[in-house]
Amino acid sequence: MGTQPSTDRGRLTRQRIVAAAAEVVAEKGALGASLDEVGARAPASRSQLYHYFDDKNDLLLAVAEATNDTVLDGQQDLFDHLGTWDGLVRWSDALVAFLEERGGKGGCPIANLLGQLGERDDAIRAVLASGFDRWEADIRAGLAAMVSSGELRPDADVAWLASSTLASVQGGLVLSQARRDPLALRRALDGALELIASYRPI
Amino acid sequence: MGTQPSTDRGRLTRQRIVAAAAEVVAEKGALGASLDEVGARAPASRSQLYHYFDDKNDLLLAVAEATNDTVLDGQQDLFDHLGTWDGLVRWSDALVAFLEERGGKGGCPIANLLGQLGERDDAIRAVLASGFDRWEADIRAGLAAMVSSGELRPDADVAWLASSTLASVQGGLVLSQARRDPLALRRALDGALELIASYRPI
DNA sequence: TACTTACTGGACTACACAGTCCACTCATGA
DNA sequence: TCATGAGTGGACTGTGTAGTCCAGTAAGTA
Repeated sequence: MGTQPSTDRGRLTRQRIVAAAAEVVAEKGALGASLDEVGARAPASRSQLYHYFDDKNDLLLAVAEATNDTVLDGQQDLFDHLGTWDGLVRWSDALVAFLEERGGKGGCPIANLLGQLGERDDAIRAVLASGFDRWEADIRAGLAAMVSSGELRPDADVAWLASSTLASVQGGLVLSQARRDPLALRRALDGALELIASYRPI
Repeated sequence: MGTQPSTDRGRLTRQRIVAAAAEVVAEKGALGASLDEVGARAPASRSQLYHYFDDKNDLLLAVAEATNDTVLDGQQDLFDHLGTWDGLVRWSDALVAFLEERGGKGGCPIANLLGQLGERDDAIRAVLASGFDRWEADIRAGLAAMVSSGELRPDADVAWLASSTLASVQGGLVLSQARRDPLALRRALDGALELIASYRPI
């Protein structure tokens, strides 16, 4: 769990280390990221790292939490408008546009961490799962709002649709990452949208 | 690219090394898999490894190819019947059953390798992408057969549906891996199936 | 000023790992 | 029987890395 810093300076240092670690992990992978490089980037000395974190795993756990926040906070504005059909379309367009910017590279940071650490460390897996849970809950809330407002029929199973939509996003990102081409994400999202659209009133 | 062994004994040794490496990689991850452990598992000595492969990366490339084959050959019987609605349903049930057996652990081996190595080595990324391509082509062939036989309407865009369906599979596997629960895969597949079903003749 | 606690710097250790090296085996063929 | 060369065994090297250690500093308190 690492030490809880009791001063502001400490808190900032800890935060700086996590941010640097997240960058290095994104570039080199979780196992390829060395503490030396994290320290150099932060910048922070060896003993600062071990002052704020028990060991590398503990640091990676903090990185996982920070990754959840980065991914979800980055979409917050879009999540806020998921309660209308137009908002849903804008969200999907934004995801594709985001991937296009990066040339198909990278995929979803949460999924990447999961693939690298999920089977090795159960605490980290649980953290990343909670990230997906929050993401899915935001989608579900949007769909539920559309049911309430009558944009979707009451028989729409929002839990199922939200789960299936997030799966389309994740799968689309995986395929696009493999092919360095956002087309797969576009198609996956179009599939998810068309499924949701089939629950619009006639 | 490593040496092409000219004897049967050599070929078998090479194959044994790849199989052992694939096991170790599945357990410890691509970077966590040490050549010592691969050698111990094969069994094969240090110099055998470097006789058949240029370096660790070259070995991992062979593992990626073998992983493609394992995943796709394992589904071949199911792929062969993807040309009917019943076959499609059986395929999706088999995927969920397979994941249930493993308690939600593991996810898709191709996607796992991609997450670990895709951004680090472009040759490996390309190999894994070709695995997804083959997978998607098999689904597309099945859907096309359903269009031909009249089980799907002619206006069904099979390229889009195949891509979107594979994305649902991959995304469902990611979410299920995170949650250690096959429900997400079940929901994702139900979404994909319902989308396809919407193109059945009325 | 003296004392205490929180925090910091960076040298140091132990080790695991990729990759090298060379002597050896053993089948094949003259 | 010897020569050849593909294939093999495993000790060895250098390096990068996680984790330890302790002396030092800054800031707060008596």
